[in-house]
Amino acid sequence: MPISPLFRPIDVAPAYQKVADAIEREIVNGRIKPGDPIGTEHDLVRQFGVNRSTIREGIRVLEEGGLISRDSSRRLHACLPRYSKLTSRLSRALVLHEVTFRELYEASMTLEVASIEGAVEQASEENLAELTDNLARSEAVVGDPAMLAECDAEFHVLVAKASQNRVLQLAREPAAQLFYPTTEMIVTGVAEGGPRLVAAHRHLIDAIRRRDREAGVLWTRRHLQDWRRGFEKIASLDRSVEHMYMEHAQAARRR
Amino acid sequence: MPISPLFRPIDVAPAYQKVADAIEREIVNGRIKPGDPIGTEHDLVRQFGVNRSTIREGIRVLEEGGLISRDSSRRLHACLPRYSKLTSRLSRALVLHEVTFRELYEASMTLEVASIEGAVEQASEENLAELTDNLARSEAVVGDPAMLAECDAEFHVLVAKASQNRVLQLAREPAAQLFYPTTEMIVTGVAEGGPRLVAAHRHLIDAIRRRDREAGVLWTRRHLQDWRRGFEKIASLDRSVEHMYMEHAQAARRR
DNA sequence: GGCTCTAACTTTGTCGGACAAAGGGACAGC
DNA sequence: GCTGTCCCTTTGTCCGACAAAGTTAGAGCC
Repeated sequence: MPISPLFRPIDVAPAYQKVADAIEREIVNGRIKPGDPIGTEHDLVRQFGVNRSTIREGIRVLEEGGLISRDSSRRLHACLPRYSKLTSRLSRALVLHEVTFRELYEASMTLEVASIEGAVEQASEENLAELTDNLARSEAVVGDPAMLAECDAEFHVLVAKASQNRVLQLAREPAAQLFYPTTEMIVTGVAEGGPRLVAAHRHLIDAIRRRDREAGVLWTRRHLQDWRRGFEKIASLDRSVEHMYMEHAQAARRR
Repeated sequence: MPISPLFRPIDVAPAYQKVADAIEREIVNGRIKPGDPIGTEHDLVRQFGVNRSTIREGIRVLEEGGLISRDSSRRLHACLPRYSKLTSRLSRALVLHEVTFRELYEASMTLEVASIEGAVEQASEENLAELTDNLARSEAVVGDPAMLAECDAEFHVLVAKASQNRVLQLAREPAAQLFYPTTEMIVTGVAEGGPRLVAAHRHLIDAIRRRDREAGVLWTRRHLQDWRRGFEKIASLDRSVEHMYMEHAQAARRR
């Protein structure tokens, strides 16, 4: 016969973790709003009654989670976690789990098609202006694989943004970040690559402007299939995402 | 006229950040493999030539990022970042950005349909066994909204797992984690809710077993539309995800 | 020999204090 | 009004210390 539950399990966690949890709670509960100052380390020492080293460890945890950050003068304040910072963690995890390019490709096919569908339906004039601006810049650097790959990555971020669906924006990020380095390789290796990429973007913008869902989906598929064909000239889709690609993501995260 | 770039920007970062970066690099480069011991704090003090407090701050950063963790005896070792830990951070971000349930619903429609399509194509016997087991447990707790909601969340994780696509598994997690608490509310509020949910699961397993893609997609759509109808009896789809839901995700993360 | 129990030893979590460098603010001087 | 200087605060880092928990090694017992 089980004994009656007289006691609750007691919460035994290191002090720095409790500090981090306490501050996190205040932020997610909304009592501390993004932008609000957290106070100096010394303030926190007084409030929590623990040593400054302990406070600092707690702060590192929150900082890494993107919940708080330090402004130009290194003062602490709460902030809205930036997707790109968090999703780069996920990209890193995908690399370490050695996912294959096939998984990346298939998931992206779904996510990018959903993005364009949302964009066709929801894009504002401002979204279109951003996309058009991106297209112009892409055309200017069509001969420079590195720059073009960067433009391509930005283009798809803008399409997702135009869908006005932030969940979707976030969901596609981890995979997209791993695509980016390969795009450069492909554009370098395939002569037709650059112009075809830019042409696809042009058709996509056109589809969004005309609210033509079919065309949007069609050109997104083609665009991704182009990537796939280019990639398969270099390597097998069943190869796992290489460690070296992480360096790109790592550099991007620091920005 | 711009001056010629004689100097590279110098890398000025706090020591604890450099420590974290150095260890991270070794892990993502594969020189330290998941499971490998990192050494004691004292070892790191010797290797990096900085104070233990500094080392500890660096360790916190990596620990929070899921790259290293402490085993039962609190010794440090590299590890494969667990998706659930990372995605709960994304869920938190979505809450703070006040995304709406409509965004959640529309993104999930895409992601869950993609999951079932993958599952229909790729599911192994083991995946089916897990799903069947989950169904049995769901039927046993159909009267208990909290338990049933938990089973429902697990069911969809298992479907995504059956797709054998880890990118997709990861992409759907943040949205799924925010769904979970609402499922409980809906099952509580709608009399038919529990049985309909279990019935949908049964049809989905059946579709996977028969490799019937159409049926899988159809029942996934219905299942989500059920959720939507139930939700709209309680609140508007355009309401933002409430702060209170975070408490579930927070509790889940600690597990 | 294999087992248990105990006594060092190690490691972590926390503490207190310390100091240099950088930033912010007030204040005088132009 | 702008600039330069001095002072105070804050952060990043260091040092040394100690209790608690875990590890290891060895003594003692079967």
